Amino acid sequence: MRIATWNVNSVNARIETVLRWFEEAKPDVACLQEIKCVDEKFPTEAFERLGYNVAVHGQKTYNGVALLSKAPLEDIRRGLPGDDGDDHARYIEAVVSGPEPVRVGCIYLPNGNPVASEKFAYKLGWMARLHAHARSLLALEERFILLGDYNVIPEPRDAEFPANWERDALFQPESRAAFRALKNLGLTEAYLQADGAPGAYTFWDYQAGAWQRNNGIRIDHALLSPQAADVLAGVAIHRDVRSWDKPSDHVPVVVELGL
DNA sequence: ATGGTAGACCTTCTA
Repeated sequence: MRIATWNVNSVNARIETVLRWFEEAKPDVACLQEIKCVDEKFPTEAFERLGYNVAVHGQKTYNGVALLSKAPLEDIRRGLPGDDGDDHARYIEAVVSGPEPVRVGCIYLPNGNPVASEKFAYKLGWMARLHAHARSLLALEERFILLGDYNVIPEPRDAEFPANWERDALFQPESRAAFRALKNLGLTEAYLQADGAPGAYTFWDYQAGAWQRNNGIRIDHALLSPQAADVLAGVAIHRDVRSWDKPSDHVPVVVELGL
């Protein structure tokens, strides 16, 4: 079973690129972030034609996440628990049904810039809520995977030019510590477990020729529960997609489970 | 010290 995550930076502006990738990669499950549209504007029919069930948690202009799955989705949850006042659409979760079900949480973690602002506090608060939610999921002892755009550069090796990011919210000690603490609950980071080679990036900014200079960072991650880690078979970063026409600034990451 | 690009949308905000 292949489970993908991809921050598409507007699903409607990018629909041709997105559908081309789906037809080539044929993921069983996909998490999309930054769809940048309300539920009614999501191109549901286009994905249904490719055989996907669709669950959307959309928002006007900003954010927005979606789950796509060949198998039916059950127990769908929209929004990260822990703050009823949080109106950003940044989390959707569901159980992919079947003989060997897997719970999938689709994450669009706040960017948090600039650091000296309420946005950084929001990022850290969101990470604390994610931590609490992951802890409650772990108590169920189920197979689950939390994947998406974490907006965290975990280590210096996850940036081509780490010094460029020293004042950025994605690389602050607090952001990195919160990501580390999340993993230390007992989650396995898929990429490190399956490959681990440095220089594997998932995001290149549109600006200042970042792609041409390989000025990239690894910020799209997949964290697995112990039951999911038991069946982890591989991870692939679809780097080449960044060179396509009208690319997102992120590329897809595909986790393979032996299911 | 700042600009560089992209998307949504109305003029500036977010990334």
